Amino acid sequence: MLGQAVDRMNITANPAELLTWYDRHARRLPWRVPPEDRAHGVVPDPYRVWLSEVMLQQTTVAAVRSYFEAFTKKWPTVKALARAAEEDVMKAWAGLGYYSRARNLKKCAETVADDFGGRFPDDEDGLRQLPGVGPYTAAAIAAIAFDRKAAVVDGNIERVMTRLAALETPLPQAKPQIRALVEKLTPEGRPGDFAQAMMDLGATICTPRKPACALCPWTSHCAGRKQGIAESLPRKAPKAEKPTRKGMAFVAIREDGAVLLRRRPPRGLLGGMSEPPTTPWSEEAETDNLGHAPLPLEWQRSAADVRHTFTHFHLEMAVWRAKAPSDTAAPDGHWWSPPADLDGEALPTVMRKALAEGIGKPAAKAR
DNA sequence: AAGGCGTGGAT
DNA sequence: TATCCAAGCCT
Repeated sequence: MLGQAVDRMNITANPAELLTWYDRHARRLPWRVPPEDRAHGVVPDPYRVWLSEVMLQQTTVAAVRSYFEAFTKKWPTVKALARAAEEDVMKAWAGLGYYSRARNLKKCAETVADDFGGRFPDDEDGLRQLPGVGPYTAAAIAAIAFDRKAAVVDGNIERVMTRLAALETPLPQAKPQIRALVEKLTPEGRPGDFAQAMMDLGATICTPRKPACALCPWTSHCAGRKQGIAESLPRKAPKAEKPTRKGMAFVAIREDGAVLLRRRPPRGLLGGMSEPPTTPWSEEAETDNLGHAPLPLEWQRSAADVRHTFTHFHLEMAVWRAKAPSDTAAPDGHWWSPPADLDGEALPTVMRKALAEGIGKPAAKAR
């Protein structure tokens, strides 16, 4: 059934043409073994492949680079990462987003170190069992690190394939057809380079807007281009509008400059990360009700609110600040973070914005 | 199985 | 300024 539909799509593109393009145009990335080194027998380190793939989930190469460098410097092996304190992993991940990835990263490292002697499973099924490793990541690691002929499908590859086949079925319904096409196209030789070539093509040539079809190695095979609909693919359902929630943040500053922080609950939004005390956020919330203040101090509202957009809602947070005497005890579950420690705390970006507004200095750039 | 889950860059 | 979206996973 699906096979017939795929056959009718009649892909004429050849993996060899894409690999030739990749040999000349592969992006140089810190976690990647370039094709010429690959040809001389250099093999990628599964730890680095895994770490980069998790960081790259829904995250741009530009954002990942410095985090990848910091992580591999601090924790050169999966065993080193397994031995790290989770708190330190969250601090190092702060600013990168989707914090469940960091929690799963630590769990996964422990599994690999404790149950597999520090060696990653070398096939898709084994990798798929690891926390934080889904269908895409398992296939990518299997292909790139272990030379397995795995069908790697990410957002780039969905775009490339729907255009190549002029596939007008909207996502996510088109996913099975796309997978079938990728399985047919993936070569026995160099499956990892093929996957990376498809992703590079999607990232640099077959871009969401204004694709550079003139530079594409597959331009003559592209049904979407022939039909003049390439740029409109893949089709997607329109996204739901984001509601706006409101809340308050309380920035208490001790005379020595220390700021009062606490830890958020271990799961859910910004789970396990640190913050100045905040109220719950809702569409109806008041932003001038001091009932939730962590300490009985003289609170003053900061001039500007913090605006921040999460995946599924906008947040407007009023920032209230107060000076605290030097002998003020931190409430249960809270601690005073001295200025020298603040940059290193596990503070997500939205909370760095709140602190910057409360303290009255520019936000430390997320690392 | 649809919705929760971050952030910054491009347009 | 507002919207889109990037190498997805989990429940």
